[in-house]
Amino acid sequence: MNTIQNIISDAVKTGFALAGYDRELGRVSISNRPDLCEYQSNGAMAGAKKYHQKPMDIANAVVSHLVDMKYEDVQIFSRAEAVMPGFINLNLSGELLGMYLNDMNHDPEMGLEQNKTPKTIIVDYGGANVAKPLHVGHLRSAVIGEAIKRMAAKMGNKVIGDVHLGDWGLQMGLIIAELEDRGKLGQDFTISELEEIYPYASQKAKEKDDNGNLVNAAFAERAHEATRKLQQGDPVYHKVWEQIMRVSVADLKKNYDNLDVHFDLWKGESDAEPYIPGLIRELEDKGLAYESQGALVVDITEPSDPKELPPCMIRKSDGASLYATSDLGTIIEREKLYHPDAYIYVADSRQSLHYTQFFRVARKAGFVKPETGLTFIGFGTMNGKDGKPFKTREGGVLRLETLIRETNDKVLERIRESRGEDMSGAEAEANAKIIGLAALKYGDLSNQATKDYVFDLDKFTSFEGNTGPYILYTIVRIGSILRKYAEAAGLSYADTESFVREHAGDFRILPIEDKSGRDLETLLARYQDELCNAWTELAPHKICTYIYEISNSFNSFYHNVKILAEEDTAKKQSYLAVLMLTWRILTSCIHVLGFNAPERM
RNA sequence: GUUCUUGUAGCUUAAUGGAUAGAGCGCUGGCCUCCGACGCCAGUAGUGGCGGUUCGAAUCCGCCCAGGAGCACCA
Repeated sequence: MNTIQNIISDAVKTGFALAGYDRELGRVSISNRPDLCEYQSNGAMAGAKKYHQKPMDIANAVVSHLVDMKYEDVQIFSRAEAVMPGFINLNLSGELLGMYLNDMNHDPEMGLEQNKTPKTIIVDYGGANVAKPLHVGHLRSAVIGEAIKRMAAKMGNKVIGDVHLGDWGLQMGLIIAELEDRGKLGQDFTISELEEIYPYASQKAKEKDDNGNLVNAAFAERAHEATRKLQQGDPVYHKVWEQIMRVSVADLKKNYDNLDVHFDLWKGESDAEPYIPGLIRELEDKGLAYESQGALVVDITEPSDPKELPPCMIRKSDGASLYATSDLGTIIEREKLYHPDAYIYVADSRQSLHYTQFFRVARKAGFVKPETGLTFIGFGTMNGKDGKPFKTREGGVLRLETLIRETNDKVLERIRESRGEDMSGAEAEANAKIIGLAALKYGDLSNQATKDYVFDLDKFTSFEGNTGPYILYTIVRIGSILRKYAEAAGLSYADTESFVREHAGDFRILPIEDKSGRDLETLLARYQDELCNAWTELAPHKICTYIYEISNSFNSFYHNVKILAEEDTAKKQSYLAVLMLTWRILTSCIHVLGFNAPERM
């Protein structure tokens, strides 16, 4: 379906053209003065200088063409007027709104048009390290990346999510050396042992005495040696590595499952290894890589840069490869295996220089096609209430597992408070998990990804205000009304989803006279516009804003209008249809954001 | 030193260069014989500073102030 904003924009653009002005001036946006109108065009002011005319004259000329304009034989505007100094204020006609909503209602995708030429997009997010537990620092990448991935898929693209494990560095050598020390090489071990071994070994290798000398220099040396042997394909060490991977990945999967985050690929830095010698040779052959202070680097500064940027290092003076090398190897493999049209990397914004360097090298060397998209979404730091990076009370790193548990506990507490004996323990606990995840994800996603944000568990888990639980509350409330309706009408009602699926198309949606109902309807009609916009801007928080507006608008409508008690059958049916459409849109949006709603709460 | 980034009510935050900067929390009032008051309605208060560009600036540019981060052998 055409989006509502495009329908209006096309009309206004045609208006500008008919009045003899540039079509492109007719771009329409959502009104920033909802008290005055629903949509607005500012083209008349933009065009005033170009045509040496007063903005108002242009606006009036355009408006005269708009008043009778039709879309599929239906009047588009109920009002189109020019206002000083040259705004064009527009309201949608009830007929068009009604028609549009009914079209949405009868479409399983609610009018959302699938990309006609689907793109293959690789989303690189997660960034977990083998043998290290996930901690709060991994939350944003997982949550934002998952939302981006689901947005891309929702728009009809083929998306491949890759966790891109850190599975190849010195950390592996450290673990192997320590296993050796403990005489456990070749024996079974659990994830808890691994998680204890790594920090222990890491500390052991770094520990220095008062003179600054390594206490366990021999151990550190063996760790490096083990790393080197592993990377050269030593069969014994490789077996141990595989074992570490098995144990670790199983545990990571479990943790990501708890976040409802799912990867298509569990590749890692080790997979890039085979490509590294070749890519280094290619960089040298193309004259891009050169030696500098014993290391191999590539210049990435471009003429448009105001200042020189640091070169990208691809090989250390001791011959080992680095972060960028591994990412370059990975991109070469991905090109070979998946031929993606675009890449999206989701990582901490502190890595922005790395991505600039790596992207430029990849382009200069021709590892990706010039038209291939390379995007880095750098997210800000998750801070505590004190505005400093989030830490435990003891000052340590908080494990993600712990954070999730604490969130669920807090939500469970709130459910118990409000529901009391009304809800069984099992249902309350199951719901606490669902609501807790929504609280966590919405709390994160409702902020602009690029900015730092304050993590406030009390706020996120609150059922009031702009929070995940509030959105869920609205969804559940709609379900509750529908259930009541079903009971009265003698219809079967297993759960809201199946009921809505079965009855969504039963009734005709009419334009609602009540202000709050009208607001709700215009919001619903924006569904496709909002999703498209959030996708092009890679901004999940815009979806949050949208569903928050819908929730507010619905609750206001609910307060003003008696739905089940409405005596006019056509009206009542229309209200029910609007309810179901609202439910579908909210549910669809939270699925894109990566969480679900419970049946009751 | 240099580069990037952020600065919006007491707090947390929103705003493709547009009109009176929009919310939430908090605080102050009001609304349940009525479909879930975890709700609704009303009030309170804000763009770090100085210039510039523009018909119009939180947004673009310059300088200043204040925070955060990156900058060659970690990933």
